[in-house]
This record gives sequence, C-alpha cells and structure tokens, in this order.
Amino acid sequence: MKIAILKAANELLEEQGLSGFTIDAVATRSGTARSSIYRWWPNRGALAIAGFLAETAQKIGYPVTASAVADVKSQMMRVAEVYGQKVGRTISALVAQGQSDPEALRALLDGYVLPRREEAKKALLRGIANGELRADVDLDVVIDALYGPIWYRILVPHAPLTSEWAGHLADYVFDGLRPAAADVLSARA
Amino acid sequence: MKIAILKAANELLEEQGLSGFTIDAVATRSGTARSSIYRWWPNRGALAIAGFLAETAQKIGYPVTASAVADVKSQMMRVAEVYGQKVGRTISALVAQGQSDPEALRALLDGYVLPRREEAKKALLRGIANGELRADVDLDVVIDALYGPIWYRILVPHAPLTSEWAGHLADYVFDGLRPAAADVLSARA
Amino acid sequence: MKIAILKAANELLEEQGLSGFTIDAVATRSGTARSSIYRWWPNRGALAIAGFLAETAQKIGYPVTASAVADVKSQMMRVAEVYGQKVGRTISALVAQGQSDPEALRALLDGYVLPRREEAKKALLRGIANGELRADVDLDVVIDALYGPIWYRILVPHAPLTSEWAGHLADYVFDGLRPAAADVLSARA
Amino acid sequence: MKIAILKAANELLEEQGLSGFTIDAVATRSGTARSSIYRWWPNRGALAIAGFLAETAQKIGYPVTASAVADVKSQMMRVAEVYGQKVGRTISALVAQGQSDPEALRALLDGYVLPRREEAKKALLRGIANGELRADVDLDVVIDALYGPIWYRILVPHAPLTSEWAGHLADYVFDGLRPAAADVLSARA
DNA sequence: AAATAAACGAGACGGTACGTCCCGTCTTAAA
DNA sequence: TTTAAGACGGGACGTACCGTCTCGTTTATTT
Repeated sequence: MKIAILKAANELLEEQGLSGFTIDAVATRSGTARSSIYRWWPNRGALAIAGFLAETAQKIGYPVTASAVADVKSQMMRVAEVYGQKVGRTISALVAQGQSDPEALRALLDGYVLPRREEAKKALLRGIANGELRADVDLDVVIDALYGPIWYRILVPHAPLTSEWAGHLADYVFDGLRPAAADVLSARA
Repeated sequence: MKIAILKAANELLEEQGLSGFTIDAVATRSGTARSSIYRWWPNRGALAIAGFLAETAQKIGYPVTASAVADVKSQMMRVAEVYGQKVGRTISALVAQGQSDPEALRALLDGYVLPRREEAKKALLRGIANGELRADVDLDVVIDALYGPIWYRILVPHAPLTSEWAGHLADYVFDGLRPAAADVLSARA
Repeated sequence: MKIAILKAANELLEEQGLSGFTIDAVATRSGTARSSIYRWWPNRGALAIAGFLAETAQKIGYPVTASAVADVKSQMMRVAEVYGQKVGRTISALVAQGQSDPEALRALLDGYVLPRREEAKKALLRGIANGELRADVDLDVVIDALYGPIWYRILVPHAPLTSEWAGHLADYVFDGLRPAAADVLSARA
Repeated sequence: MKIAILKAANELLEEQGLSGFTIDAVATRSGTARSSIYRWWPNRGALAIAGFLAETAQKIGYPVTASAVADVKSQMMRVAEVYGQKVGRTISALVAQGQSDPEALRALLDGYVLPRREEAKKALLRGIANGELRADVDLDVVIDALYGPIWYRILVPHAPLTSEWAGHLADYVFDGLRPAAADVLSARA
C-alpha cells in the first residue's frame, strides 16, 4: 500500500509538479483512500519528500578511475542529464514546498542534500590525496561551486540543463583548484 | 494605493515567506480592499514578483576599478551579504511560487534574473578585455558558476550565506579562468 | 441565497432526518457552495435550527373563544396533527443534534421552545381569569403536562401522534385543574 | 470482557453524552480492542443501548401501599430525581442516537420504554380497581401524561428535573382522573 | 458646477484542498 | 478460538484561500 502511494506521489510530482500534487490525486492514482495516506504521512510535504526519497532519488554514484577529478566531472554530467528531465521537476517542487514548510525542507536536507554532499566530499578528498586538487581548499565551497549551479538551473531555468554545460562548468571550477606547479613538485618529492 | 500595496506585499514576503503571503493579508496590511489588489494584478504570483521588483530588488551594482575580477568578487560578496538576510526569504518565496506558476517564473526571469545576468556579463567582458580572464570562456557558464551557488544556498540552506563564503567562491572560480602564462604573454605582445 | 439554503436545509431535515442532513447535501440541493453555507452559519447545528426557525416553525396559534381551555385543547390537537408529520421529524432531529451540541440546544430553547411556552402561558392565564382554571396552579408544570407528552411521542415514538390522542390528553389534564365548586361559587360572589 | 465493555460504554455515555461516546474511547477505557467490541455488537448504537440496559437501567419499581395513586406519584418523584442526574444524560444520548438509527430506537423502545410502560399500567390498574381512578380512562394516554413530561424535561431541558416538580405534575394529572362523586357512590353500591 | 468616469471599499459567491475524526470492515499474530 | 493490535476504504467535518463578481461611494476630470 505504502509503496503504491509513494509511487503515485512520485509520478504526480514528476508529471505535474507541486500544483497537481494533491492528496486527493495521490489517493486516486494509487487506488487508496485519503485517510490511508494521512495514516502514514502527516501532511503533503512529508509525503512529497518521502515519495522522492523512496522512488526517484536514485543515487548517481561516482565512478572510480585514476582521476578523481574526471570521476566527479563525469558524475556531474550524468546528474545534469538526469536532473534536466523529470527528476528536476520533482526536485524543484520539493524545494518550493520547503519554502513554506520547514519540516519538508529539513527532511530534504537531511534525507538527500547532506548525504549527497558527503559522497561528493569523499570523491574530492580522493582528488586531494591524488594530488589532483589543492590540499588547502574548502571542500564545502567547492561542492557549492560544482553543484550549486546545477540546482540553480533547475530552480531558475533560464537555460536548459545539459551534460555539456555541466562538463564546462566542471572544467572551469577544477581549473582553479589544481595545485601550483611548485606544489606538485614538492608533493612528488 | 498601488505603492502601499506593493510595500505591504513585500514586507509580508520578507517577514513570513510564501505562507503568510495572502491576498487578504496584503489587503489588510496595506489598508486596501482585496478587490483593489485584483484590479491591478491578476493573481498572487504577479503581485509577489511586482512587489519584489518595485521594492526589494535594489540592484547591487558593480564597482569599476582597475580589476574587473575584483569588482565582480566584491559585488558577489555584497550580494551574499544582502541575500543572506530578508531579501533571501523573498527570493526563495518567488522561486517557490514560480514552480507552480509559470507566469510568475517567467516574470522573475525577465524582470530580474536575465537583466542581472546581463550586468554580470558586462563586468566579465571587462575582465576579458583586461586580460584578467581567458577570452575563450563561455560567460553564461561562468555566471552560473559564480551566482548559481548563491541561489543554491538561498534555496537549499544547508549552511548560511556569508560574504566570506562568497569571496572564497569567487576566488576558486576565477582561479581557473585566468589566461595561461603563454596567453598572457602573447596578449601583451 | 440564504433563503435557498435554509429551504434546502429544511427539506433535508424533514425528509431524511439528521443522517441525511449534511452540509454537502444542503449545498447540492440549494445549488450553492459549501463555503457559502459556512459563511453564514458556523456549523451544521446552527444551520439546522436556523432552517427550522425560518421555514418550518410555523407558529400554531391559539384561537380565542369564550373558553380558554377549549382554545388550548384545540391548539394542542392541531399541534399533534402537524407534529405527527414531517415537522416532527425535523424537531426530533434538532433535539438529537442538541444532545451533542449545546449551542444548538440553546438556540432551540431560546428560538422556539421558550417563546412557544410563553404563548401557552398567556392562553392559560386567560383560563384562570375566566375562572375555567384554578388560580393557584403552577403554569410551568401545566405546560409541561400538556405539551411534554407531545414531545415525548415525537422523540420516543412508541405510538403515533394524533389529534384525538392530544384531545384526550388535554381533557385529562384540564379535568384536574378546574376550580372546586366552592371556589367557583365564591368567585362568582 | 463484555462486562468491562458495557461498563465503559455506560460511563462514557453518562459522563460525556453522545459526542464522547466513540468506539475507540470505549475500547480504550475498557482496556479492550475495537475489534472485540465489533465482535459482539454490530455498531455504536447497539452498544450504547446495550450498555444502558445492562448497567444503568436500574428499574425504579413501584411501592405497593393502600393507595396506588400515591405509589405512582412516589415512583415518579424517584424517577425524576434519578433521571435529573447522570442517567438523564445517558437517556438523552440514546434518544438522540435513535433519531438517526432506527434499530437503536427500536431496541430502546422494546428493551426499556415499553416494559416500563407495562409496569406503569399495572400500577394504574390497581388504582382503577381501588376506585382511586376512573375506570373509563385510556391508560396509554395517562402514562403519556405522567411520564411524557419527564422525558421532555430530560430532552428539552428548559428547566431542571426535580422530584418536587414531578410531585406537582402527578397531583395535577391525578386530580383529573378521580371518579366523579356519583360514580364513587355507585361503585360502592 | 454638474456630469461622468475611474478607482475604491466592502464583501458575497463558487470552488478546491487541507488536515482531522470517526465509522465499520478486514487481516494477522499471540495467548 | 478468542483476543489485541491496527491497517484499510470511506465520508463528513470545519478552515483557509483562491479568483470572480456586484454594488454603492468617493475622488477626479472634463465639459
């Protein structure tokens, strides 16, 4: 039952965004009763993020090759590709919901944003260990610089979100984060 | 009258975000009637962005010094400082509204986002002309890289938005955009 | 509008009693919206008694002949006849509602029961003035004795409510309330 | 188990009337499960009257002295006294329930009202046999006249239900039912 | 100065969705 | 096999806003 509800919730969010995402609509599509939904989730915000986490939030992982920077770049390109489609709609709906529903925002942060940032941090630390990235960098800022623009383009869609764009973005940011030649030498020494 | 309404709209948006932003509340606070609001704006989305553009959207301009890069960085720091406060609340409310109200989104883009990006582009072009920035860079991507994270931190507030943070961000991004030494030399030639 | 609502409320109460008396049903039948009903009445209890008072509560008046006792008796017979039909259904619904809704009960008392008792009291006072009734009688008890059984048969319908029955009832009660022969003589003196 | 449930049902009915009388509340108070209640009673109406009959419906009997009229009067006074308290609350709840639940009404009539009327009839027949009451009287009407007002004051509480009041009521009604002097003489003959 | 147009206030109206409460049915695991 | 536990579909409640609408009342404008 819960699964059918979550599935329906997700589909509605993907297809119609926040405005079509009604408890009644979820109930109808899932073939359940409104009361069954409220039995499990306290309100529409909670249901929305639960649906997202259960169904959509397919974790896009990091490949592991010799180059951590290349790994992150390729993951970002994949993220942009995926978020450029239906998932982006869902995410923007969730963020919108979060603006007037602090609990939903909290749940989105704790359930999705922060864990994903942790993964990113791990990948970047490999880059530092590698010598591909400067060691003195503030990783939180780097993650903001890499992924912030992706969220930005989802939420403020002034232009489409494509993997090419994400590739350029990664290149620009990483270009600034390489160790200075001297550092590389000393690191090698 | 219109001014009082816009002012009230803005204050409510700043103070309470989307949830407190009710046509009724705006009418009450502005001392007007609901019907007067609907005479001038077709719906709450339109009123919200009108209020923002009329009152809050104090354009944060770019200083003009010898270094365009420094100019942009200092503007970004100022933006982060300002958006870290009430204005951020308003902006996030507008973006949220935009997710279920395409016209509001359009108005936000046309009335605020795109013009601001144009200004940024001008400043960056000065940097290219200066030789501070590589000439082959895609400015739209650069603007996304610089400002995207700011919007991201407004909308997905996993950590506070401060001017220090914005400074680091600018540094990291601009570090990757400097011309290669050879280019600089040839440019000078 | 209000009139259409009250009319619909009444019809539903008469036809289906409390169980069919739903705000939704009233809205549908009256061709209005639920919200319009709630604009005017705070809850279903208030609507029920308002409907009754506005539409059904046709005051059954007292004839005025030489004999006040005969007047009351004939009014009671008329009341029994009327209450034995649809109006009785409405009244029983209202009393039932009142058991779990103190405000509705209060409204029923103040809006209907007490005023009707006042009228009865006036008629009975004529009987005392006439010499048809003992002067030392407690009129509240008399009214209870005369009309209580009618309500009882509405609410606890162990047998039908007919005007013949009401006539007998009036006879029995009034038989006990005539002045003693001596009193009549002295009154005449 | 059943006993605990009935007891809890009764207490709730006495304490809170119909509105607090919820299957859930009965289950909680009796320490049983909702399903156990539904095993034994088909719905809340049935449970309510079962609780009443099992626990509260303490039969208030008729004393047997030389005067049947005095016996009935004293029983009425006792009834008024008892019904003026918690039991009255229960009864009004049951009647209310009966208005939208024909089976509950039927059960109340068959299980309580009609049997009590039979008892009353027996007492009154003694009065006729005694010569205290006219022989040609319709006992059903008399019973309505005597007890109807008590129910009326329970259900339409325009004034408190006291034993003094019931005493007056009995006096007034019985005053009209005494045999005419001639009849008494002829009866004696 | 009178006529006329506009903007205004007040607020009713039909509607949609919310979240709550309770109903009566049902399945399941433990005692 | 009776019980406790509790999920399920369903229906009504009362609330909060939405956007539309009518209707008199100012307030200005224009003749």
